Amino acid sequence: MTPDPAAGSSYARIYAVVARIPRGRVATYGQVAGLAGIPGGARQVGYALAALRAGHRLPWHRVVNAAGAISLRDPGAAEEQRFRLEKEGIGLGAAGKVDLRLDRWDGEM
DNA sequence: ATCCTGACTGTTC
DNA sequence: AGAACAGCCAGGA
Repeated sequence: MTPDPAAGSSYARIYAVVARIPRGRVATYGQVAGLAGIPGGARQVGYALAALRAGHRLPWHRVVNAAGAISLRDPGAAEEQRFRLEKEGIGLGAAGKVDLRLDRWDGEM
């Protein structure tokens, strides 16, 4: 039974949540998973984002891991994400980590 | 239908 | 504080 008939696939829900992340704010994979209706599906979020193709308009760069750091496998993409975050006013610490206490999206607009 | 892989997370040593 | 282990879900071959 589909828990959410409005969604064609889990990816759609994940993308929808990511698209809802306000500019200048970040969310963790687990957080996005929870909002997407997939608690514990943090991996799924990352997997869904990894499946993104060129031409998408999702602020994927606003999604970081529980440590507030970029968890991308591709160092090039990670660098780009960091650049985009700084561009939005999200300062990354010397360790390249976001201060979730301040920039974490509360799940609301 | 089965197996493998993967942008993760929380707990424990 | 850093590293290791197990649990978790979904899609592709």
